[in-house]
Amino acid sequence: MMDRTDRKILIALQQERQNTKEIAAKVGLSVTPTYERIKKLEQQGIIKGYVALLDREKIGKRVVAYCQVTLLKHQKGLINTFEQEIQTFPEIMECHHVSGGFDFLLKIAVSDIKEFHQFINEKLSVLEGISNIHSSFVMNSVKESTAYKL
Amino acid sequence: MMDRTDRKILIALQQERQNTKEIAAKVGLSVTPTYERIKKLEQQGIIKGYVALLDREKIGKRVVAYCQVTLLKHQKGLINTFEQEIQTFPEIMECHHVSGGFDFLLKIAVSDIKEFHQFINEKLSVLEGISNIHSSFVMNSVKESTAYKL
DNA sequence: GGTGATTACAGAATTATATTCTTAAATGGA
DNA sequence: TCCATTTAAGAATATAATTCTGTAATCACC
Repeated sequence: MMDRTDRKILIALQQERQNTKEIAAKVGLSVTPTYERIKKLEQQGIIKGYVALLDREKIGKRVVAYCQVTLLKHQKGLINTFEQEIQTFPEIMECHHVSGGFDFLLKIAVSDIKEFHQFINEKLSVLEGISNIHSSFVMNSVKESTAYKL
Repeated sequence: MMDRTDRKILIALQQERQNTKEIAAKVGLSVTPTYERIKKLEQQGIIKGYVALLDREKIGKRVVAYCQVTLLKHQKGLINTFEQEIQTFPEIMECHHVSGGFDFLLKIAVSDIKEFHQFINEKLSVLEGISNIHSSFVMNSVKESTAYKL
């Protein structure tokens, strides 16, 4: 299983991908065992992969919104269809099926309000079975991390 | 500025960090110009960094919730204090100041419902100026990406 | 407490990749 | 067209990843 050292490695790698030597120094081991631990975490699928994070503003995505979507009825077929359609829209970064007052929470990133409007009108609201869409625009992302507490 | 090739590079790196040779093959360039383009994108801050993504279940975070937080009043002081406190809680992965029916949208990841309950009661709700907290639990993450459309 | 098996560690050796350097080709105004 | 600037490619070098080998620590079992 996973010990204290593995957790230290994961904490470091969640912050920033670093070379083995740097990680080794942080966890107090030599390069080889550190390397082997990282490989093992990757093989076990605990580390799913490594990705580049981009600066949202610099690539011109000026609008981020969270959309609360309510479906007409909670039929399995309707939900499955919705979930499949969602995958094909690159504007949708995240889609979570949630409990509570609505069914799905979507994270949307687009260039401007015009594109957002188009997306809602021409892509999202035309999907079958949608009852309601309520959008909240992100004015400021106070904290934005991919790291889990370990 | 950024051309078609740079975009291809960013698309690839947002999916998975790859070595220069692989990226070079994908964009149809040799290693050197590809390398220099990646470095330039990093220096410009378009690429903010590279992080490891972990398997949530495998590290034992069984509960993810989105919390809608409403403050008592929209005073700058109150908002600033709230935003600072938020930073110190590792259970909070994201915190967005949003428009609409509530003020902040928080993404919370914890081990179990007990820990969630403790977090809400002992950490979040005790913060000064909080009027209301409404939580939606994630039952299934249909799509979960860090990649922006390019 | 001893003992064999297993696991974890470290340093050297090797391989692969990143980075730099040099030169040539392409591009874009004046 | 010509000069300046940018972009590309291949070779050379530096750095990091990966493998290999031997040693120490750990642990179940006696």
